Amino acid sequence: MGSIALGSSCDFRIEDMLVKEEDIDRASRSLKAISHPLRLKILCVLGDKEVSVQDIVDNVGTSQSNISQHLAILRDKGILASRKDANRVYYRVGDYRTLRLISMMQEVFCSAPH
Amino acid sequence: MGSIALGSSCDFRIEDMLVKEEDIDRASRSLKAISHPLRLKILCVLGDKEVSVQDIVDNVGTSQSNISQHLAILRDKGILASRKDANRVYYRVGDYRTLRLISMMQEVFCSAPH
DNA sequence: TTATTGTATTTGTCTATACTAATATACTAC
DNA sequence: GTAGTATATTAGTATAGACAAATACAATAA
Repeated sequence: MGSIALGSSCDFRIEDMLVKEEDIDRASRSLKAISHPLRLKILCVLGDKEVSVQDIVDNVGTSQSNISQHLAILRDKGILASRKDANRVYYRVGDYRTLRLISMMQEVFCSAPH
Repeated sequence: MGSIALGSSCDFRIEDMLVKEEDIDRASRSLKAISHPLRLKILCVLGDKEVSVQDIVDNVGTSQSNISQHLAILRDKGILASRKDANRVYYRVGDYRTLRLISMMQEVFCSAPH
């Protein structure tokens, strides 16, 4: 009871789901940071690569100021890490867990089969 | 290149990640609906069960009005389904994909090992 | 040094969201 | 019918978020 078969390699138990307030608050903070179209697109543009702000601006398509503000939000929440090289700043997804979550969301939300 | 090994049973390819505006908008709308502490807690209280509003109120811990408003948001976004039985209304997570996502978030965000 | 490029921050404004309190609706029981 | 219970909705207010425009900062190039 409480176990749902989801496929050959991925089951989960309901009892293991998030229960602690602390976990819930942390998860909702991170999700809130991710759940904005531009920020989600930034994450998708980044993928597992390291990309300069300029390239992010070109790929995402809004003002430099706006991108910078969204990058700050993602950086402050620990979603992104950054590195400065000469004139430019390069951003990357901070950890594997977030990369995994993005991939998972693609599985859940994307229309295209995979 | 572009492939990240995440474990024995779950790899993903960056090229497969969300790219279409449509997918991004849909995902961000759903994530926004989920990324509120009370709504996330509602989802966790529900799990794979069907729970009455009264029981949700008791478990989540805020006013009936507030819960009802959050339930409406989740219902309107298609996250939850509801069923009326006599005096009561029972809510449940609408589809397996969302249940999976909640479980995935638990993997990504929760402190406890699993 | 000044000019230029790349990025960040500040400020103001507009919109969206969250919450409470009160009220409305729907159903049951009597 | 009335009273009571369960849920939804509305209205008002308060807070947070998003965006643009302007400016600041940092590094390089000349």
